[in-house]
Amino acid sequence: MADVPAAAAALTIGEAAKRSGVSAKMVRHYESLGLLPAVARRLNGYRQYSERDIHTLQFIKRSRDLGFSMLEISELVSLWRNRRRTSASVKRIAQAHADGLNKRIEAMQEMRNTLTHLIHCCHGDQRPDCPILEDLASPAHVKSH
Amino acid sequence: MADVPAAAAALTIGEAAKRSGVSAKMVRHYESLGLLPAVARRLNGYRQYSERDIHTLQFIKRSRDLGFSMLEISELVSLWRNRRRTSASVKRIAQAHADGLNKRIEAMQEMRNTLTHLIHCCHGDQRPDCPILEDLASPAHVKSH
DNA sequence: ACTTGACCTTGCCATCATGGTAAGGTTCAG
DNA sequence: CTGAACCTTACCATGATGGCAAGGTCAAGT
Repeated sequence: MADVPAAAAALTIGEAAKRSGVSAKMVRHYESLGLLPAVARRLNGYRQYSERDIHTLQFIKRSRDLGFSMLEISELVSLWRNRRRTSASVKRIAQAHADGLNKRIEAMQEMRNTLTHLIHCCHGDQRPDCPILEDLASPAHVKSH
Repeated sequence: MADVPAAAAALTIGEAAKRSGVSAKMVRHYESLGLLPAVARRLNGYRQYSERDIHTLQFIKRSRDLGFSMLEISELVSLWRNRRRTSASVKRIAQAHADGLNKRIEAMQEMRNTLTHLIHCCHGDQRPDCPILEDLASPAHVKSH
């Protein structure tokens, strides 16, 4: 009963930032968004972070790395904390995000394909003639309506 | 000599918006960025747009649709107007943008692939157990450094 | 004890392209 | 003369992040 290692750590925001991979600035921002409930303070006003807080920050970091928005992450954190959650509700959020990613990927691929084609057509030399500019300047793209 | 159709049009900003597919709001914004040189005004202060202005707006619209940033578009418009441009300089901008798109696409595909895998592993039922949350909460993702 | 550097605090501004809103002037049709 | 549909400018919001400024605190070295 002498050692309770994980409980009394009390890290500063800088240490919390290093341990979670989130910048100190963003740690404060996430707090203002209500993602970190009730941040403890020392007498001097410094924030102090428990292992549980660090874990939450790592959760947020991982979620951001997967492209979730702060709103989605807010919901995911709530579900994570809620023992009566359903995996269906988590899956729904993830699926919606994946769908959004797919749409954005497809839109960007279409841009890239068009660009690749135009780039391929362009000599890229000292002359001014340029199929890329011709495409951009072509009135053919204006929606008729 | 009676008809000179393309020269004397003098469109309002609303008409210019319709003809170019750019919102009136953005037309003003592009002007403030210096993309539309010297916008003529009527006596009452209304902006008036020539066919040349419309063409520029269509050029900008097409460039935006291909994902170019306003900074890039600013350069592209300059090159477009410059008879002494080289196609190489245009190609360079387009290639840099395409490269950027590719990086972003790859990053998003990686997110999507991870998500797709996790979603596939999740039952999506009434129980709380969820591989998606387990992944997000896993400390395995924290860069050891 | 004092200085120095590294940390912490809050608050404001900037990004990027776009939309919204407000408050007011103009034009045109009924 | 009135109302709708336009135009004007100016300000605020988005979303996630970075930067800077001005000030308080702490710990280590002199």
